[in-house]
Amino acid sequence: MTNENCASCLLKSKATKNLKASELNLLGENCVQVSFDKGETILKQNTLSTNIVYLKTGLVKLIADGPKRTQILKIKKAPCYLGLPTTMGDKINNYSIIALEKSVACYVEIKVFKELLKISPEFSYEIMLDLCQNELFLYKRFVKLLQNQIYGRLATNLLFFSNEIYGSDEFDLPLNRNEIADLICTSRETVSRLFTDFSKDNIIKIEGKHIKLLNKRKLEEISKNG
Amino acid sequence: MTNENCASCLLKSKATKNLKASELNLLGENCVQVSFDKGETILKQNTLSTNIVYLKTGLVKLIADGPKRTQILKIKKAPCYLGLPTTMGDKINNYSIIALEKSVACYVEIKVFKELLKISPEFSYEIMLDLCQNELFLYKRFVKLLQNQIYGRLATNLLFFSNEIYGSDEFDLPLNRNEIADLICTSRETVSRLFTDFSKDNIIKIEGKHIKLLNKRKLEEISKNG
DNA sequence: AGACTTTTGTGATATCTATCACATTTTTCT
DNA sequence: AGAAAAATGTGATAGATATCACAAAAGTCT
Repeated sequence: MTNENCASCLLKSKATKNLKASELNLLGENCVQVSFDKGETILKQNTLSTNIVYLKTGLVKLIADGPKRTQILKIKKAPCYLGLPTTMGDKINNYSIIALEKSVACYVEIKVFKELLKISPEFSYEIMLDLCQNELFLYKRFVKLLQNQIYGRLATNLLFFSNEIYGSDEFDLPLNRNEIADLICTSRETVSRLFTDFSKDNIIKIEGKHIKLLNKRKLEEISKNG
Repeated sequence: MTNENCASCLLKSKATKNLKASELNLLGENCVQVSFDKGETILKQNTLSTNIVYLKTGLVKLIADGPKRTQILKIKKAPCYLGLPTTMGDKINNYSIIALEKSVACYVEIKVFKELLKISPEFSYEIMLDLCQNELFLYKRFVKLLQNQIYGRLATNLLFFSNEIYGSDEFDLPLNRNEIADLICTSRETVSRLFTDFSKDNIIKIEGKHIKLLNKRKLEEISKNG
């Protein structure tokens, strides 16, 4: 296992900034950096969970097989930890993680990660904070998915891409229509219809994957009321 | 603030079993035990989050206002921690917690809880494990809610009550029809129709809130396939 | 460049569940 | 015990979205 220089890494996590030089060294000795192309699998569902993954750069989707079809659980943007719940909470990976664009990730052995949790309370605390904030985010996200109709569900996610992922009202969607359907729990035909309707109402402008939000205020209203 | 004797408490959490006598004493000095009747509010949404709650005995529901109606996020049975994500992850309580039967809870000041996290890695680790397992549970629960139709959604929850809460195929539902509708995201009329259909098919026998699962295998099949 | 595969858009129809209304039953309060 | 309120069950109808089919457009590979 190659030795990564975590101390000098400019993309390390907020949590690891709490670690001493010796702790960073321990981390580096048990850490491997890997590059991924779009579509490649970073972590696979139903395999043994032996590593914590830290996403240095890129964008990924967390997916799981549901009763009827694949479900996109969440989309995460670097920098962030991936697979923490499934590695610490179970022996088997409960979901897969797929790169949505070129990405770079570091794999850390679970034993080393647990050791760092024990010897650095500040590190442990930051990780716990992240878990707590993630849970609150999941509650909000799923309640909106469950209670809104499909216009509201699509609007919510378009706003998420704009505000949280790209920081812009104009961007290339990282998902095809079928994947968007997996994200908002509908069919790909319905996604097409919604994009057509939003375009006709001058709420968005879309050409293939390139999208521009024309009436963000209206999207916010649709997102809120469903 | 009265001094609770946490050291001698027979209902303390697995996590606190890692604490030394001095740490338990610190906990006890900043801990208040309160009893609740069914329907009473243990933690209220949109109030300041200043306490961690440990449920010693009883059963509770976590609820939040959604775009259309109240959503039951989760039902939790003692012994367990409540409100961890919302107290550590935000300054405001993101959801309410209501007793579904007579319950006893201990309120711990967040500052003391954080202190214990810092001084006891084993305690911290157990709390983190709990957060991770909870997140996995939420993923499974919400994916089934999102993808199954209403028969599957009701079946899943009846099995949850039977297997995880009551450990019996015969029990009193802790929720009325409207609350069950809040749990599985449907209308109270639909809940009535489903109970009627399941009764007609000899899958369950229900009289008011008293229910007996007659064909658990069938419920499992419906839960799986929706 | 062209063939092949994948993705997308739209029309038509079917299915599922919400909503509304109302009556009945059960529970709560005095 | 009786009145009032809340909860429940059922019927009828409306609305939302899935499904199926098919054609067209876009992307990939050789």
